[in-house]
Amino acid sequence: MYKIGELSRQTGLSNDTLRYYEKMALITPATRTEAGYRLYDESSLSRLKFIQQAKYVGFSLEGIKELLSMRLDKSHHSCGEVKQLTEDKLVEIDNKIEELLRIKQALQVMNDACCGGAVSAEHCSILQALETGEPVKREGHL
Amino acid sequence: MYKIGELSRQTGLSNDTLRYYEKMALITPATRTEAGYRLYDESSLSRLKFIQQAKYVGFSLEGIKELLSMRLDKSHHSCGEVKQLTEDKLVEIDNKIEELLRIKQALQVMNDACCGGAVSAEHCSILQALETGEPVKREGHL
DNA sequence: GTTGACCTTGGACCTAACTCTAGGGTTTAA
DNA sequence: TTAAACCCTAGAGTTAGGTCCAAGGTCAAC
Repeated sequence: MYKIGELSRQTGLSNDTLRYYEKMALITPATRTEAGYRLYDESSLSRLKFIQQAKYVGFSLEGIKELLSMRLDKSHHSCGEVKQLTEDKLVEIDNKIEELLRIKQALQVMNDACCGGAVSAEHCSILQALETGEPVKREGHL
Repeated sequence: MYKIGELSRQTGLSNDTLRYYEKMALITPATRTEAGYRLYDESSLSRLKFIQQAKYVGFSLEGIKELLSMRLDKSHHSCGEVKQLTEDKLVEIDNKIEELLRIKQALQVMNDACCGGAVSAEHCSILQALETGEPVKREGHL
C-alpha cells in the first residue's frame, strides 16, 4: 500500500492531481489510515497507468471516465461500444486537424507573399491581407 | 456613427464581445453620447474586420494586439517584424498539427485492431492497449 | 521533544475568450 | 405616457485540467 506521495512518484502525477482525479471520480484510494491518509494498492496504480495512456491518445477526463467504466465491467460491454468511443475521438481529432490545416494554409499564403525585409510595413502584404480578407498577390516593391 | 448594437449587427459580434474587446484594449469607440452610449465610426468597423480576419487565421487576442499596433503605425515597423509574427504562428500551428497526428496515429492503430462487434469487451484490444501502452496486434477471437 | 517531511481539507486562483446577470438609465414610437 | 428596445456598469460564471495556499494534523528520526 502506498501513500499519495509514493503513488505520485510512481506515476509522475502531482499529489494535487491525484486528489483532483479523485474528486473527478476517476480513482479512489483502496482505504485510509486512522489518521485519514489515503492508501493505494496496485489496482490504483494500474488504473492510473490506464488513465495516463488514455490521456496520451487524446481522451478528456470525461471520456476516460467512460472508458474506465467499461474497463471495470468488461463483460457487460461490447467491443463495439468501446470502439465507438475511439472512433468518435478520431473524428474529433480529424476535425481539429482540418481546421488547423485551413489556418495553416491561409497563414502560409500571407506569409509567402511578404518580403519580410527591413523595409517599412507601409505596404506590407500581410497587413493588407488581414485588412481585406483577400490574399495579396505580391508586394509592390519587390 | 453607430451605436454598439449596430456595430454588432455589422460584425456579427455580440455587444458583450465588443465591450470585452474594448476592455482588452483592442478597440475604442470614437466617442460617447451625453448619456454615455458608445459611438463608433468607420475606422472601428475596419479595425474589427481586421481583428476578425486575424482571428480566422489563428491569432489570439494578444497576438492581434501586436498586429494592431503595427497596423496603426506602419511606418515605424518593418515587414520583417510583421512576418515574424506570422512565422511564429505558423510554427505553433505546425506543432499542434504534429501533436494531433501523433494522437491520431496511436488511436488509429488501436481502433483498427479492434473487431468492434457485439462481442463482450472481455478481450477488447483497445482496452488492452490502454492497459499496457502497447498496441495489440490482433484480437484473439478473430 | 522537536525538527522536517509528509499528509489532510476547503477553497481560491490560473488561462482564454467570452457570456450572463442584476440593477438601472435612455430613446423611440404609438 | 408608457412600453419596447436599447444602452450602461461591475462583477460573477463558464470550460478543462489542474495548481497553489493556509491552517493544521501525523510520523519518523535524532
